[in-house]
Amino acid sequence: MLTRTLPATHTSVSRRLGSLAQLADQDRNLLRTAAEAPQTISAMRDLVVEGQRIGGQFLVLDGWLGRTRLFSDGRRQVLSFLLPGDLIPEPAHAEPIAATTITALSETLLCPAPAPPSAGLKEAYAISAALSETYLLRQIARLGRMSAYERILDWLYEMHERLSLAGLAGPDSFAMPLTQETLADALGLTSVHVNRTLQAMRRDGVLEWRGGAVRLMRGSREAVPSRSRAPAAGRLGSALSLAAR
Amino acid sequence: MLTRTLPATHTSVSRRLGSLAQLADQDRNLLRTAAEAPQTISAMRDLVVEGQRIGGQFLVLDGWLGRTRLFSDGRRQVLSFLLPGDLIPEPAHAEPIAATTITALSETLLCPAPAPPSAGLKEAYAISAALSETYLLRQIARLGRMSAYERILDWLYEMHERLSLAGLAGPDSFAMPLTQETLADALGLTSVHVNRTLQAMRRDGVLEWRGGAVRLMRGSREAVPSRSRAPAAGRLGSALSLAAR
DNA sequence: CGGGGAATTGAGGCTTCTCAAGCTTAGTGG
DNA sequence: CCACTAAGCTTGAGAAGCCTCAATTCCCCG
Repeated sequence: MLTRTLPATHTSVSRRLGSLAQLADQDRNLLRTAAEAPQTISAMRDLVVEGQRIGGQFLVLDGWLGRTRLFSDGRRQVLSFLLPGDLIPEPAHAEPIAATTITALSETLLCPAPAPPSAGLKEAYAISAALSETYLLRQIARLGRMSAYERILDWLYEMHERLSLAGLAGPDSFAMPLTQETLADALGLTSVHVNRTLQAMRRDGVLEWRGGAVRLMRGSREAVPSRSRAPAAGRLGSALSLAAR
Repeated sequence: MLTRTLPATHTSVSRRLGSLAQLADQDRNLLRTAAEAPQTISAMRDLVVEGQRIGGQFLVLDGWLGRTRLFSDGRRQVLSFLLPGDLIPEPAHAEPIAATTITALSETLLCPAPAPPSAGLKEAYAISAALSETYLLRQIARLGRMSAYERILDWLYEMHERLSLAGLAGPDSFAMPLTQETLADALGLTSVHVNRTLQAMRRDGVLEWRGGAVRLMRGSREAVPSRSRAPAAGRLGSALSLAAR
């Protein structure tokens, strides 16, 4: 609740939203002001909960959050990630059905999203929401049809792309605050297998990992060992898409 | 394009949207009118495509559609399903990034969604959109942390719930127009394994399938053989969710 | 009655999981 | 300054789930 050292965390937000839509100085001022009263959430803590959390969306100033679902037997799935500059949607109408929790996966800084948003921000919010849906779809494709090796690589590239939008990544590297176990819970694997797969990737010269920093080697985008899982799919909707009659 | 036998397909739409939000007679009239100029799409045909498809959303009057992603090597993933009464969102801003195709998985009937919508419809549209996001999240949890047996069962229950909203399901049964291969592409499995798993489920008395009709046996909801996959998850966000500080 | 897609079945293999155990590293208190 | 601890990372060996590659059978339809 208290303002801490106050790094210029609002710049990530401004960078990201500014790259989604044209922002006027006025818009950036709104963001800067909002970021002046940040809220800390320590790692492993859940957002929401207790019916708390006033209305409105939040902006992630710093840190990584995850929307997670917990099974009654202890299995856990990280459904999606929220990175700096992302909007945390307010609990929707259909909330009771949702049953998802938003958890801080690392030390996190939030602030309420400016509301009502200016015209520029409004568009940025809309595009941000559209993007988050494409990330969900990508996650589905990843879990459904990719091998462990592919999942990890694809996920790393997605994180790199997303962090780049907020100016938080180098040309081929970024800070990775998650444990292998959390990554496993996101990619539908076990931490043991994530570990072994990462080793294989290092051996293949596809990436470096040491100490919370990931470096993706050039050209590794397509690197995938052996035949990847999954059948050849029926003739349904061949590569060339046909027009609706 | 031509109006065919014209079954009272608009009733499914009216039923579903009416169960999401309070609809006035005026709203239902809008729906009935819209449904008078339905559009046919034959099975296995793609929507969108060719840059066509004028603006605005569409309503599914009859049949099942799927949002699918095709990999360059032929692998296919059905990302989500669109059932009668569902809204087909218009290609979003970020469309170029999307790379998803909407395919008719069975003979399908569509019509443009009334726009601008009345107040009642507007709310129904919003709730419908929120619901479709929860279905995406559920799909992620299904693919990430469930065994084949669980995936199929959970998916069947979801379809039953959704069809029930449109009045298209019995208390424990519904018409299932998909092939096992398409189901496999949705659940991240092979058709061979789907087939074998279905046999096990029949053997367990969990369901009946014959001829495009599924019947879920009472109490099968929790039926899951043996130990289900996935590790016990770290201590992260234990079952009881903690409050944000 | 022939044809063709869909459903089944079989045998074998590979990816990923399970269950442990050992190792590393960073933080803590004496 | 250094045991001591706990979380996270590694490694091993064996088991299981799901896949691959064919065939074969079933069933709807012309």
